[in-house]
Amino acid sequence: MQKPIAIRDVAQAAGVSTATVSRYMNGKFHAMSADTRLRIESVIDAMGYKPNDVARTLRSTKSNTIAVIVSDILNPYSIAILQGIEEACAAFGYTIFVCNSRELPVKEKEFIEMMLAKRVDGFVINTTGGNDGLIASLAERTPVVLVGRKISQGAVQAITVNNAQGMALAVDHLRAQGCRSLALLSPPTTGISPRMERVEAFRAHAARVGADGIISEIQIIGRVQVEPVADALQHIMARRDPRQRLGIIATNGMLALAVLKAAKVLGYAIPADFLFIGFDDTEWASVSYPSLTVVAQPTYEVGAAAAKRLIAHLIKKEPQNGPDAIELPVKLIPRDSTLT
Amino acid sequence: MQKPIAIRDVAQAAGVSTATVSRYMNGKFHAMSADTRLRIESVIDAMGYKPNDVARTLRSTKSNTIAVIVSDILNPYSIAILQGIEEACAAFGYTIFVCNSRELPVKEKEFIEMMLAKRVDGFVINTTGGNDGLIASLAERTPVVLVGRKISQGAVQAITVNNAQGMALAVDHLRAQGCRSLALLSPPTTGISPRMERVEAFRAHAARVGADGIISEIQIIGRVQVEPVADALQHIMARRDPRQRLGIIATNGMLALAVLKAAKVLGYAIPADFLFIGFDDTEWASVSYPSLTVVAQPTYEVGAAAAKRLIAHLIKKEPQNGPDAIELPVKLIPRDSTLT
DNA sequence: CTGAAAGCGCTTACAG
DNA sequence: CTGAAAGCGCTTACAG
Repeated sequence: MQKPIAIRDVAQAAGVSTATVSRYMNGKFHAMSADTRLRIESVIDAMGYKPNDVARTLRSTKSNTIAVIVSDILNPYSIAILQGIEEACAAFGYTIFVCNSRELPVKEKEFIEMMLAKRVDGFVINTTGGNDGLIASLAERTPVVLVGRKISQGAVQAITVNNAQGMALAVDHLRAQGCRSLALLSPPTTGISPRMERVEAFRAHAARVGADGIISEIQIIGRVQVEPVADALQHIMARRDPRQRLGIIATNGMLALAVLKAAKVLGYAIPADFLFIGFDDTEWASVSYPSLTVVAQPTYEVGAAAAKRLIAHLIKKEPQNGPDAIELPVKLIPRDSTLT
Repeated sequence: MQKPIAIRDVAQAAGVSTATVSRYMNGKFHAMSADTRLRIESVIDAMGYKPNDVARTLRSTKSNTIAVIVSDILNPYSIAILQGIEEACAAFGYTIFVCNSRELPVKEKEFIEMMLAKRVDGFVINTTGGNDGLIASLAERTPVVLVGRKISQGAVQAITVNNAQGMALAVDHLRAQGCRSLALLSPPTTGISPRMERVEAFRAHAARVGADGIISEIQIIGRVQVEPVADALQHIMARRDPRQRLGIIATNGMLALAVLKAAKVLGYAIPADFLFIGFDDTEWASVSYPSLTVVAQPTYEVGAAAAKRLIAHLIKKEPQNGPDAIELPVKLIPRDSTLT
């Protein structure tokens, strides 16, 4: 591993000072004669000089690097967000560190500190919901944009989707399809804004329509796996009034997948035994059995918008202009799982 | 954004030199009195000192950072690999840069140079297949481990799967299910070793069994989207001998998904009109219609093995010990799409 | 056991 | 238009 060539080598070969080479590398051509500029250019080409970003960062306190902390990299939702972030960053010359907190606040905290030590220029966080205070204070000294999940304190920028609208669409669709009985399946909501919002919206909607005799219930699924979901399904089916058409909603894509698997295991037919709506328009939603009616979130756009917003701050060096929360719209895509 | 506290501040407060604080930070306690050690410890706790990794890296030429370049971050295959890499890295204190070359050799080259400038300690690459020379020479001066795809030159470490075995399993299964006519769908194979190996294995197998009258054909799909796949399917169906049971194989998960979608659009029933096997046991393979027989690859393990191998090099500083190619086994998971 | 000093590879006022 | 010099925050022989 021979030593890479440094700015000093270029300066020597071109017969100028390192300051001048540095100016060249930073595009400050206006303060430079055409002659030196050309000379430096050809030396660099010949030697294949690439500046050391680490040294640059140390000196300029600008790393062109962004930390992305996702709560669950296995979730297709996270991937879509990641893709949106990655592409926006690549377009502006930013590189991303990817950290997976696996829904563990402790890991999230560790990653934040590690990334701070690496002097990233900013953060995009899909938070576990367990570090609100830390993130709020982080945002006071470093640019931070939250994706998908908001925190309860501080003025931190966040790009989310309209979860209340999404749930309203789902409930209305099920009612329009004749459901008089509704059930909601959600992972634990503690500290996780979209889950709280969705459950809350379901509750509000059920209450509103309670007058016309709709029965509704909410099941919290501790681990998103087939067995607990199967248990919840059985519970719901046992209590249902067979004379009323039942509609079930799962608040995210992984949960929806588990419901399909559990229904298969238990021998329930969808939509014959119950209508079903999931969140997240995953790539497989149209080929599952049955194909899945979903509330589609603009996940890629959420990621891209977050990255662009963060980069705008970094470039303009302007303070975070207020607690700007951007909420993107969602839409319902009807498929066979709610066909009657 | 107040200035973060530096090693100098700690040294001053503790009444020692920065050298001693540095020794403390690097765990060189043996060369330090218990007294100073405790003193430094309490000062660090009190001040909340976190060393600047950028400075450390500049000085020590060790960044604890690894570049991961995947060819398509949208592919669930890449995600599983990424997860394996991420977890192995996190366990050893390494952080990963994630780059998505989108199957473009030009982007891949750019990323390699960018990561080199950031002084990453090593690379894990799922290559586009268009930079074999560059990667071979890169591997001579920096630790590199390839995942999933090998290159044609140089002695670069690679973790792959046994593609010939996978294709053999698929072909044998289809034959056992009574198929006398076989078709293979693959994206363009140029430079991409697993694709070449799979197509080659299919060809070899078809030739071997040609004696007992099997008919086989290979269709290359330029873009993995529904329309081109539908065209290929129609072509295959038009030429098939209706008296012989037909089996179709798709060489990766995204292609398999496109086949299911295309079959749906065209009104073909699986397995009634043809049996079907995909590669990659994606999370949805068991809930698709029909549930999908697949050749499952140990994708997570490929990623984890690559990261561990790379880290072993980095820690031991031992030279890449030979062109070690590790090939993990695959297995066939039979489901409804090949049920007769 | 501990410190002074050099240096990693850059950038940036400052001076001319 | 250009260079000498200081300094970003660490680590590491070297000397004692």
